[in-house]
Amino acid sequence: MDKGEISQVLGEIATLLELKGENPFKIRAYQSGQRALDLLEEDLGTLIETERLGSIKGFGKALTEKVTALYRDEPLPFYDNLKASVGPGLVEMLEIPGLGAKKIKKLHRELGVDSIEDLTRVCQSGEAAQLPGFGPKSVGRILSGIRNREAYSKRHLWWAAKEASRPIVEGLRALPEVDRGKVAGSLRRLVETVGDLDFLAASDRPGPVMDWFVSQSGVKEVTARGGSKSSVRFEDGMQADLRVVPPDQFIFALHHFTGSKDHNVAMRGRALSLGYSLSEWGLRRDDRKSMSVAPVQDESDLFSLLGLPCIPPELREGRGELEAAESGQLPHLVQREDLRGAFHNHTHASDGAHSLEDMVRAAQDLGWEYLGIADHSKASFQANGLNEARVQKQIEQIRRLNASGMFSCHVFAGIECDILRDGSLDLEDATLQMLDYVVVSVHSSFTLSEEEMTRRIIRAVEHPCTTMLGHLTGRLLLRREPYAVNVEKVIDAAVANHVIIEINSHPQRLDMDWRHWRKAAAKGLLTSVNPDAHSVSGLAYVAAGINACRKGWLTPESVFNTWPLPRVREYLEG
DNA sequence: GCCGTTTTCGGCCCGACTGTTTTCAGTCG
Repeated sequence: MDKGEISQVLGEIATLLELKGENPFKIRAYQSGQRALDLLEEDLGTLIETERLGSIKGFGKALTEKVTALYRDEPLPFYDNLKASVGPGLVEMLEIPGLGAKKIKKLHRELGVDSIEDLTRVCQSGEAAQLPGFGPKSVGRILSGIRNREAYSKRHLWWAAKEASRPIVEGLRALPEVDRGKVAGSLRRLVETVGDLDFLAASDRPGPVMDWFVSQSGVKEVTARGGSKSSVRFEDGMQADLRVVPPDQFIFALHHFTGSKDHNVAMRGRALSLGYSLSEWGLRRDDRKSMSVAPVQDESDLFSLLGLPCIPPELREGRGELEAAESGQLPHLVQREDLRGAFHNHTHASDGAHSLEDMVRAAQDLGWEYLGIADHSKASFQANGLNEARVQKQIEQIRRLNASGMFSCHVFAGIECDILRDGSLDLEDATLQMLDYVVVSVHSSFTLSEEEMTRRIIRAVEHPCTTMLGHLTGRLLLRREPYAVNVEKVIDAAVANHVIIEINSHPQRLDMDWRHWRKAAAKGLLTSVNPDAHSVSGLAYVAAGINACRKGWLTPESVFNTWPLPRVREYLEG
């Protein structure tokens, strides 16, 4: 097994022990072993060969033996027995918000619940509500958790879908029978979550292409295998379709299967008004005699036949993009290369994995001019948040680093300050004033009413030290719904107080949602594409944030961290 | 299960919130 697989096994062991009601500290030992393994700088194989794994913090006798056995693919009865003694249904139930190991254990012991189906049944029959510790509210919460889970399980994060699609696209393009290969659908439109993966290939010989597709590694089931379309389901539950079309139809099919539906409706309407008929097969005159009016090489040819400039896939949502294209008002969308830095990044001072220097080096390697450090504040105790004294120490450390000239990348000293329940901030004003900038975020009391939550956040936005608002709605895509908050009112308050609203670029957040940005930017609202990086690799999440910007029609001018250093400095000092 | 030691056991990250209770257990961050 490689390091990544072993890390997963350690995490799985921790979960299984939890469900067995084991000593919580033993569980934590496996979790910290997993973390230590992930952060290992030296090669795992070398450490095992030279018998030095046990000297690394987090690996005692037991974990060293188990990791070694896994690495050498030797049997590990402890793990096998553990898996056998806890049903997979119980592990699944942990995904339901409000259900932890203890409640699951109780349901299993008292009512024999072994699966989500059982759970639904005992919740609906009223049996669950009879158990001590369970009442009507918790049962209602469990049932709504199950419903969400069903809806969620059909979709995947864009980030994961992109990773899964890459080898398939590359493989398709490498086939001798294939002229062109591309992803289509919501993945191509850069939507934050994706249902099925849609692939499209141009070829005159679809047979071998289909054969190759359905025999991909990881394919669990072939749900369709036809002459022009095949569908498969992968082991992880992701579904993928491949369509193979003749080369001269490729662009029309690509446009059609990229969608969205609303965009396609608008495009077909426009074609009709110009005397054409547009479909996935081609563009033809209304007299139905000629198929393609002109050969098209790429999508811009297609748009140009309809008298339009090329509309990028991410704007094709039927939200006024045709009108904008027609009047020459398509935005000059911000790109990944426009970024010159990022704010809202964590170090190991709070719950990040890497040191200040590591983070700055990584930012510099990305070619960035500046990096903002915003560790948690003290109310986020579980994240080892900083109190006033530790903030001051970190500011001094950052000032020294800047003065040392060790890096060309400038470091801004910031904080991710908790917004307390009443909307006040978690640190003394005197401390906040010493910082270069302040990100304010909600990390607690998610269940306030919309009115209270809106008032709370607006109070924080109005604080004179606030520079940016972090993850506005607290949503975790496919996992947790946003908390109730009036987004319009917060946007207006942010504009009035010259506060930036971040696009938290963690692939599971992408918050504030892109659907609000076009209007918000028109009101003068600025954003910052913030990776919320908890390690050096987390800086890469800005790519997902840029997707959200582009879907929100944003130009570089509206994105604070595309600004050059002197201008950023001036803004933060002003 | 790990760690550290005033060295082989005792402590390990804690507090808020919720829903269930009637003084607290479980979950979450």
